This record gives sequence, C-alpha cells and structure tokens, in this order.
Amino acid sequence: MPSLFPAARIRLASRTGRATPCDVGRRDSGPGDLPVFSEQVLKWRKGAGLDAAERNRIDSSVVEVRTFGAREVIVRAGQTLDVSLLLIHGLMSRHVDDRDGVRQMVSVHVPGDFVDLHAFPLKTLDHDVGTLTSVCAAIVPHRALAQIVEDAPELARKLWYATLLDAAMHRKWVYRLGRLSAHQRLAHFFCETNLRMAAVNLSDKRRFVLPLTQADLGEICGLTAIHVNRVIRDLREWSLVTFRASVVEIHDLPGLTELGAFEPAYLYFEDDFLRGFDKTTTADGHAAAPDDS
Amino acid sequence: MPSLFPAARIRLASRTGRATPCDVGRRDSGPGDLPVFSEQVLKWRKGAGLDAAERNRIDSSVVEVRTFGAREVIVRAGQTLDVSLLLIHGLMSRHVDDRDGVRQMVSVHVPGDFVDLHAFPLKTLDHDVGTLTSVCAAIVPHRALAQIVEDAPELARKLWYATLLDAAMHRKWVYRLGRLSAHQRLAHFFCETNLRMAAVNLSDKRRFVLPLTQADLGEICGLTAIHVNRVIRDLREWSLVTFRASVVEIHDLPGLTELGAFEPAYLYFEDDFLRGFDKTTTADGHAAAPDDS
DNA sequence: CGGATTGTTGATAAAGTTCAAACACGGTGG
DNA sequence: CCACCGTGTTTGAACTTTATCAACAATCCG
Repeated sequence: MPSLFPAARIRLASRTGRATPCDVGRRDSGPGDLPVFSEQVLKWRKGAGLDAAERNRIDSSVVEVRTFGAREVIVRAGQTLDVSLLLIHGLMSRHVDDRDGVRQMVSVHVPGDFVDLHAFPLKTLDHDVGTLTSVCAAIVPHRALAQIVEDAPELARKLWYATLLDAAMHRKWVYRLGRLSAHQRLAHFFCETNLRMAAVNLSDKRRFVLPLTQADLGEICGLTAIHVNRVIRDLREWSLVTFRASVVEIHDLPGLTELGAFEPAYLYFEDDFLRGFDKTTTADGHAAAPDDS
Repeated sequence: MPSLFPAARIRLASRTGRATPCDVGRRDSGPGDLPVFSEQVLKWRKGAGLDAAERNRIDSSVVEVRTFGAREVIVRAGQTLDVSLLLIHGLMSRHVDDRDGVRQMVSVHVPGDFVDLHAFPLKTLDHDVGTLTSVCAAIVPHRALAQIVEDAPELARKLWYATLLDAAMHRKWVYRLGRLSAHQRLAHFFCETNLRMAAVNLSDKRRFVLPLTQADLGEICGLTAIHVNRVIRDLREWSLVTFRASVVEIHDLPGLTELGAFEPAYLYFEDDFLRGFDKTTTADGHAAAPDDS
C-alpha cells in the first residue's frame, strides 16, 4: 500500500490511545527556519493562493502545536474561544449535537483546513468540533488573527474566503441531504472527499484512506448505519467504489460522479487541479495519476 | 390585519407584476441626510451590533437601490460579481440547482441580510440567488467593501461575521435535513423564520407573512409539495401552527419549538431579544408581545 | 484468548414519493 | 356577468425507500 497515509506522519491511534507527536515540516530557507504549517492551506483554491509572505505570516502566528487522540471532542458548542486550529495531520469533524445523542456531521476536515476559524469572528461556536483520527494541529490565537485583519487586508480576505469555502460545502451538504437518494449521497460524499484529499496529496485520485466507520458515514449522509451498509454493498457490486478497512477505492470515477450528480465547482479548485479528474480515469485502468508527491 | 407587512413599504406583486419602487427610510439627523439602508443589518446579533459610524460607512457604500420582481433569478451560479446585495424589503432565496430543474433552497433571506456578501471574498458564487417576493435591495460594490477591509478592520470583522451567520444557518439546515422528520423540519423552519422575522419587526412573535407556496416549503425542507401539504395539515390539526394565504400563525410556540427540537443558539441573537420567545407565550393566549415596531 | 466494536443479513414497519384526479381561487377576456 | 385558465391546494391509492428490531459474523485490540 503506497504512501497514502504515511505512518511516519500520522499513526491511527486506537480509540483510547495517545496521539503520536507529529513532526512538522520545516522549510530549508526562510527567515529563522520557521516550522511550516501553512503548506496545504488553501492549496489549489481559485483566487486564494497564498504567497510566501502570507504563509510566513501564518506560520509565525502559530503559538503551539498540539496532538489529540482519536474520537475526542475538542471544542463544545457555546464555549468561548480565543484560538483556532489549523489541521496538520489527521481528520477532524464538526457536528451538530442533539440532546438524545443523535449527531449530524456538518463537515469533515482534512489537513490544511482551518477547522474552527469561524470562531474568530463569531467568538463562540454553534456546534462541536472533534477528532476522527489522532490529530496534529497548530494553534493560532485570535489575537494574531486580529493583527492580520488589522494590517494584512489581502490575507484577511483569504482567511475569510477559507471560511466561506466551508459555507459552500455546507450548502452542498444541504443539497445532498435534501435532494439525493442514499446511494447518491454516498457517491457524492466519496467524490467530494476524494478531491479534497487529492488536493493535499492524500489521495492518488482513485484511492485514499478514510478512517470512518459505516456509522460515521451515516452521520454524514443522514442515514442509519445499517442502510449505509447495504448502500455500500450496492456501490461495490456496481463496481463503482469499494470501502473496506478504511480505504476508499474508486473503480469508476465517471460513474460515481454521474451517480452522485457531483459537480465540483463549489469547491473552488483551480481548473489545473481538476483536470486530472475528468472522464479520463475510467475503471480499474490505473490511468495517469501524475504529480502525487 | 395589523402592520405585518405594511403595504406602503412593500406590495406583493403578482407573478408577472412589476416591483413597486421602494421608499427607503431616511435618518433625520446625520451627515448629509444619507438614506438609511443599514438599519436592520446584524440587528440583535450578539457581539456584532453596528455603531453609528459603521452604519454610516455602509450607507455611504451603497451606489444604487434596485427593485426586482417576484420569482426572478438575480444571480446565477458561476457568474463573476463585483457587487453584493443588501436586502431592504421583500424576501430572497438562494438555491442549489440540479440539471433536471430540481432545486434545493439553501437559505431564505429577510430584510437586513447581506444576501450575497459571500461573493465579495469568493468573487463568484456556487449557487443561484433569486427573489421570492418583489424586492428592494441596495447595491454595494466590492470596491467599497475592499476599502472597508482596508481601513475599518472592526467593521470588516462584522461583515465577516454576517457571512458566518449564514454558514451557521446552513449547518442547522444540514442537521434539519439529516436528522429531523418531515413534521419536525417544518416546525423547525417555522421557528427559525419566526425569530428572524421578529428580529426585523416582520413578526409579532406569533404571526408573520411568509409568501411561499407549499412547493417552496418542499424545496426548503427536502420534501415533495404533496407531503408538505399533509404535514401542514397535521400541524394545523395539532394546534401548533397554521399556514394559510401566506400567513404563518403560531398557536403553540413551546409546542412547535419542542417538536422541531429548535434551539436558537445558532442564530446568535442577544439574550434580550430571545427572552420574548420562551415558555411564556402559549396557545392563542395573545401573551405579552412588546416592542413591536 | 476474550471482549468490544464494527460489519452483515433478514423480516417488518414506517415514512415519504409518485401518479392521478379533483378542487379552490384569483385573474382575464368575452 | 360568466366562462375559462393557470397556479396552488387537497385527497386517495399504490409503491419505494429507508428505518427499526433482532440476530449473528467478523475483526480488532489488548
């Protein structure tokens, strides 16, 4: 299994396990050899790429790098926050919690996402934030963000943009839940996640590690775990995609895209990046999968 | 029928009718007697109230006031935008459009909402924006917003906040579609809308004009119009709420709130404002409904 | 090896959709 | 004034999708 999720960078901790400290990349050149956190931030996003100065500004805003175990709740709804998390390794989620323990996930975050940047303008969140895997995240104090807003308006606009990217994804999730069938919802989610993972080199465009249970997929797609199970079986039997042992393997990307009515415009990826995902990659043909780290 | 939707301010045009020009309020005092557009913006929102200078800044950013007929599409997905709309009178909506003409509404906008402020950082939208009623809106060019970001960081933060309020509502809509039954979805939507309308004096906390068809409610709640019809009948028979002739009348707010599992924290309203909506107002009791216009 | 979590299957029930048809209502034009 | 038309609402019946309940198998982890 090639470097989809290099063990050296993140190890999937057991439910109760302790997160492994994560080794943060370093830039060889640069002022003072600052650790690099911003590498994946807004990567490939149309009209929001960060220049060297902006990355530096973000990197130097980080006051701490923290690790968390898998399946921890990091932020509870209502809590007042004065820092935000920039996800470096692992997966996180945000969910709306019902009193009866019924949860609905509202987003899944991949490395490079500013998970709860929303908390900066809002001061308090309306939902919970948690880890899915063990996680390594950079802590950015809101003071530093306020300073950025104060004297780097263009970077501020890009941070704003990052939060609106989340909003755009939320909208598509509303659409997914409101208009698509169970099969389509799963297909759509796999397509979306494939793209987002690929953007940060965690998918080779057909295959990626997705450490979720079928129950998690149910919380994402508004379905019961049991129904998810049957739907996944169908998708497998239809030779569209398999999901087994936390690995998603897309056998027929055009077919999956078609079924899920997936149109990636809402992710605001640059056309260059999207070009690798069109009708070229069919069936198991191991089609061209370039520029993968 | 008391001043829920004063005819002098907005007249519900027929499907094909022409929008009536809207008379914009004027402030008696103030520099140069500027027309007031910002009056309802972020009204009652926790930690984001606008001071006089900030309102002025917004008012003076408006270059034009435009009216639109009912049921028009104002902005199409993908279109590059250099202005945003501040809704003054009427209702607007945003929706994700499927190729087969199947639509899913992702938000409904009331006066005071910066409908497509998202377009400022994003430059182009991922969804359509349209009118529900005939509408009067102030046009704010992105140049002016950029200037605000440049030299009024605190106001910029509040505009950012306004877009994140939308995101918070999106999340709740995801929850609504993913976790609630048809009856609960409608109940939740009516509760949400009641609050938002009340915040801008378009609901007296129990009753408001909502010029939507049952098909519209279906597009909002991810249901067929037929099912909406049956659900509405149930809600009426259960003495929770009636929806007839575009008027929503809530007979049992606590009951409706309970059924819809409605918790308004995600709307970020000030506690003072929310206080009028708790368990006090029961049944048809015409309970205390103060400070209404 | 043993216990807990996760995945799988079947039977049954509930919720929501689809299709078809009728009804109400406000225009519009004769 | 009335007939007519279109939009929106209401009802019924058959059907599909998804949930629920109840086991049981497989897997993972300690």
